[in-house]
Parts: sequence; structure tokens; C-alpha cells
Amino acid sequence: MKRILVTSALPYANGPIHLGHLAGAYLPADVYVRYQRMKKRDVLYICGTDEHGVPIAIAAEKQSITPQQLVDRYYADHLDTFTRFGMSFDNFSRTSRPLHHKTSQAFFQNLYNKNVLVERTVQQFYCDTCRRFLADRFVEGICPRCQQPGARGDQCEKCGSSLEQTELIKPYCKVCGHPPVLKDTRHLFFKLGDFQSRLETWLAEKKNWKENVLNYCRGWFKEGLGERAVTRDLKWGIPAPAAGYEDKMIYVWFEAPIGYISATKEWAERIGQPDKWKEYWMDSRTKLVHFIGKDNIVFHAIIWPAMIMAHGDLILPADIPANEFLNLQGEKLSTSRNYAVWLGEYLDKFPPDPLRYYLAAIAPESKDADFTWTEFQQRNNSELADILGNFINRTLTFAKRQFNGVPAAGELNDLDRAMIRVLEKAPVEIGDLFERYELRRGLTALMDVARFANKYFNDQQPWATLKTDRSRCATTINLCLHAVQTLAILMEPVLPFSAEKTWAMLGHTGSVHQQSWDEAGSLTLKPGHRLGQEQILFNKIEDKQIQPEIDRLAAASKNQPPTVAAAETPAEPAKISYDDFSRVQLRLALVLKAEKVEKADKLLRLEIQVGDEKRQIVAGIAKHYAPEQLIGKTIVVVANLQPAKIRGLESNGMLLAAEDETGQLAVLTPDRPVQCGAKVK
RNA sequence: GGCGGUGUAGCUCAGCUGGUAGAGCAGUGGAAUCAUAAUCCAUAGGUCGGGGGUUCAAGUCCCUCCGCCGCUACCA
Repeated sequence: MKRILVTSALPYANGPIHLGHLAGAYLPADVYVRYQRMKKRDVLYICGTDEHGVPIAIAAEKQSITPQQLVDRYYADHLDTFTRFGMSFDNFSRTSRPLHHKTSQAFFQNLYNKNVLVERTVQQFYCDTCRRFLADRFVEGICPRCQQPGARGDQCEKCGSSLEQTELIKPYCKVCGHPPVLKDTRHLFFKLGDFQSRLETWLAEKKNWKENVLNYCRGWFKEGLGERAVTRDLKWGIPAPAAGYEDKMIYVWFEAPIGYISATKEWAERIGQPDKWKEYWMDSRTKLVHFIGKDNIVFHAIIWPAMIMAHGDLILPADIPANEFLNLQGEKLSTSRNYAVWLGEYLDKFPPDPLRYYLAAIAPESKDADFTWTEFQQRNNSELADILGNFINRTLTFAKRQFNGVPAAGELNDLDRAMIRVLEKAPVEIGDLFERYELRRGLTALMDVARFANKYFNDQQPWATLKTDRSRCATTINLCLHAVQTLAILMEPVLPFSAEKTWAMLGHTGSVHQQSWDEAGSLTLKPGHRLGQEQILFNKIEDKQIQPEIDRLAAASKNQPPTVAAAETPAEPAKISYDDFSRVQLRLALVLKAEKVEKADKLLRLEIQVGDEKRQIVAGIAKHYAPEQLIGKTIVVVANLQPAKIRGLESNGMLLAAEDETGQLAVLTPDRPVQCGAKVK
């Protein structure tokens, strides 16, 4: 391996950065990169904002600004908060730049020329009023699954189902509220399926990849890879460079990962060696590592590698350390409910290193992790302040007061030799863990060094030997100072700001970031070396500092997700005429039989009597009614609904039920006994 | 219903290819006093979700059941 290229998933420029982002894709990558730099490896760290796509177009429209203005704002915001947090990107670019447009179009054209993009005609909603096609998220309606209003064309936020926009009941245009019409539109599709066997072969060799990534891919292979649309009818994005597609844009998921390449190119231009990007992208001796969250596995482990295979000239990812998610105080993060800790707000109140430390200590490496403010406080206080910070402080103050600098070491005893061994082994042990992306264990190993050093200090009792055996005391303090130096270097990847402060306190000039990892355990301090000004490294965090944060989240947790009905639903559904209504035939029906539909959680099969006629209907009320509760009830059904097959069973009608705010259903029945079959008007 | 994950000391979690149950925090007792009242030592007797099986030996493999979490299917 000659060089390493590291990327973090491109953050989407429609909102600020929160802790969930950091824990998954950013902090682990930054630690890895900082470690590799100190190993003196050729490593490049690339990231940038993802600035195209529908959600940004919608958000901009809502705020009555242009998409460009919106992404300018969030680009600046991300860059600022990441910088304050200590993220050490070599380049933090953005996908709206001309260089990225050019690069993406060239990539697209390459695939187009190789005939792996094929044309398909699909039906899509078109809004006559806005005179444009509506992307999935631009059309809303009633969710066909949970019947709630406000479902988007791609997904229903209420029940979490992913949808096809054409499934929506009573669709309307999110912008103007008018119902759209279905129209044919042409799109280019990437023949992902053509690459399935190559992908399977490629992934089969990745023995040491994380299980979650491999399992996820196996699942996709089992389903079979089909075709994926790569163009969109949109105005905000990168124009698709293909004849007949001038008015369409490249779909964001296609061009976003290409951003890794254009950001590398931009970096190469900036350092005045415009061709240098090729060393990173076209040389198989480069190790390409993508840090992502688990939501991004499909794109990075399947689609993107397939694109690279199709392209032909680029290297494939060598590793994709995907992390799980971070929860907050036991609940899922929710940006729409403002249930999140925003990085910018955190940094206005607390220093970056304690958060870096805590997030690394609970990194969701193998399963979802939980961030709590009290544990954050506790680990800052008992680990950073008490164990690490206090050791550094007690050593430096002692050395300065008693020896006015670094004392010379004398003869070594067993304890001294044990201490030296710990310092020598630590860079190797912690390095191995960082190499394998095991942040949590790496941090534990780091703290163990500090714990051992504290014990060493205690056992040697320099405060006692100071009076009885000054040379013994000097040896102890000499080694403690070396422990401080080792810790300063080894903490750099996770605690870069504190490491730099410690370096200065040791009286060193230059930067800790320039030091060599492999030399971290060496005894290089010269006797007589003058120490710098000591200061408290980690302040304790008081209850009263975190209480407001806990309170805020508790309040936010009660927020309802913004209901579309309240905010955005176009007033009322359009009024219908009496004629329209009279076309719906509602009748009373007697439930003769009811039973659960096998292999379905929500369905009941009902046999009903409507006048003289017996029918079968299937209703999604199994979660609300036991079958026997319904038998003998007289209910209201829509009698002239088109029959449909549901899980293989024919359903001839639909029963009516009311839903309360908690989602509980109540079946409608007449207020006094009425003959079944009677019309409901 | 299917797929994946998960259920280990009060809390948060480690336990890789099977061999006498671990760490940190909290708690309790003690030592020490250089230091941000910091540190260090001792102390956890937990049916490793339940049951069954394989084995000389099982948190660790197999079967089955139960509880959570995520994705996914069914709501005319």
C-alpha cells in the first residue's frame, strides 16, 4: 500500500450537522486520518457538501430563496462547525462547483458511451399548474399503507413505508396543491444488474469487512439488482449530457460519490499539481476507504463500485467501515422534531475534545449507541479530567516546582522498567486498533496508559522520596514526564486540541501533529529541558451546564412530527359535487365470519352479508379488532369499490372506520339496528 | 409473515475460532496527600432471556419458544 485516500460521506446541505453525523461518518474517519498522518503515511482526506436534489429545491422554495443561496448558507455552516470541531479534511469541497459538474458529466458520458445506460419510459406525475414533473418528494397524498395524509412520494413519514409515487391516494402537488396528472417521461437507467456477478465476486474476497456491510449486500444480491434511474426531471442539479436529455438532471445519488473525485481534483489543482489526483484514483496501490453510516451502505458497497467497474479506469474501495446509528437519550434522532444535538450549538457551550472523546468512546461500531448528557458529563469528569488531565497536571506541577524542568533519570527499578515497557508498547497496541477502525478499544487502551501512569506515580511516592532519595524521585518524575509526552502524541487523533496544549506545556516548540507515532514511546526528553506554562486541560462539567440540554431534549421529545395537515396541506381537499359523492355506494353489511389472514399482521378476512349477497372483504384492522369482536356487528362498507387482491385474497369492498389521534381505529356501526344491505346516504 | 440485529453484574457494555463468567461507572471498606476533593488498593457471588440438544466441556455450536430494535410485505 503506497497511499491512502479517505472519504467521509458527503453531508447533505439542507440542514446543520448533528451528533449522529459525527459519530458515524466523520469523527471515526478523522481519527483514522490523523493517526495515519502521524504514521507518516501518504494519506489524503476528502469530503464536501452534497448540494443537489429535491429536498434542497423544496427547502429553498419554502424559504423563498434560490437553491444556490440555501446551499451557500449550509456549506459555510458545515465548514465552520467542522473546523471548530477539529475535522482535518485536506479538502472540503462542494458539489455545486463547476469542476464537479464537469467531472460528473464526463463520468456519465463515459457510461453512456459504454451502453450501460438504457432508456426507459416511465409514468410520473406532472403538475400542470407548475408546469413540471414532480419528483417523488414533490408529490404528497394519503399513504396507501397507513391511510394517513401527508405521505411523500418516496416515503411515508408516519408509518415509515417506502412508496412509489403512483401509489399515493389523492395525490397533490406539494408546491401548489393541485392534483397532478400522470404523464410519460423518458429516463436513462443504469443497468446495475449487469454487474451483479462481478460485485458478488469482488465482495466475496472482502473477508475482513464488517459483517453488517457484507450482510446488507448479500440481502440485495438475493433480491437481485435491477436497473436504477440516473436522470431526473428537475431544474436544480447537473444537466445530463446525453442527446435528448438536455432538460434533465443527473440523479443525485449518481453524481454525489463522484464528488469524492472532483474534490480530489480540486485539491490537486490547489497545490499546483493538477494531475496528482490520478495517483489517488487510478493507482491500485492506493487504499480507498469510505467512512459512512449504515444508511449509505447500498450506495457505497453496491451502486458506486458498479459505477466504478463500468467506468473502467478507477480503483474500487478497499474498505467501507460503516457505522450504525447514534440514539439520543434513548430515542431516535429526529431532525424534523428538532430532537438532536446540533454541533454548532454544542460548540458554543463546550469545547470540542470532550465530545470527540465521548463519541469515540461510544462509537456505534457494531450496534446502535446511545448518547446521554449525563454519561457525557461523567466520562468527561472521571476519565478526561480525573485520570488523564489530572495525571498530566500533577506531573507537570511537581516537576516544575521540585526540579524546575526535566530531571535526569538515575538507576531503574522494576517499576520503572514496567512503566517504560507500557510506554513502548502503547503506540503499537493502540495503532493496531486504530488501523482496524476500533476506536472504542483504542481509547480504552489509551486510558489504560494514563491509569497505569497514575498507579506508577502513587506506588513510587515521589513526594516521599523527594526528602529521602532525591535521585529516585528524579527518576520517577523523569518517567512521568515521558508518560505525559507519550500520552500527548497518542491522544492526538482523538483529542487534537488537548494534545497540542499538552505539547506546549511540555515546553516543546512546533506542533504535536508533526510528531511520529512510532516514536511516541521513546525516552527523548533531555535533562534540564524547561517546561512550558501549565494549565488545566479538561474542566469539569457541572450539572447546571447539562441540565438545560436535557430539558430541551425532553421537551423536543414531546414534539409531534410536523403534520402536513397543520402546515402544508393545501387547505382542504377540493370540494366535490353531489354527483361525485353519489357515485360512492355505501351500504350496511352484517359480519358473518372473521378471521386473521395468514402471514399478515394487519389483515382480517371478513365474510359479510350485504342484502341478499354474501361477499368477502379484506380489511387492515387486525391490530385493532380481534376477529370475534367483529362477528355479528353491522358495519358500513363501500359496496361498489373495484375488487382488489390483497395477499392473494380477493376483497370486494372496503369497511369504514374512524381513526383517532393515536391511530386507533373504530369501526362505524348504525345507531340502531337496521337491516343489512340498507343504503347509507 | 420474511430478513438482519439484540437480550451477560444496579447502569453502560467486552467476551475472536467452545475449556473454571470480564471491564468501566455507581456502591462499600481502606491507603495516601504531589495533583482539577484528583489518585491507588480491596470488594461484584450475576439461573450469561426461557426450554431442549450436541460435546469430556457451551454466553460461545444446533433446535425451539419469549422480549425488544431496525428494514420489509399485507391496510381498496
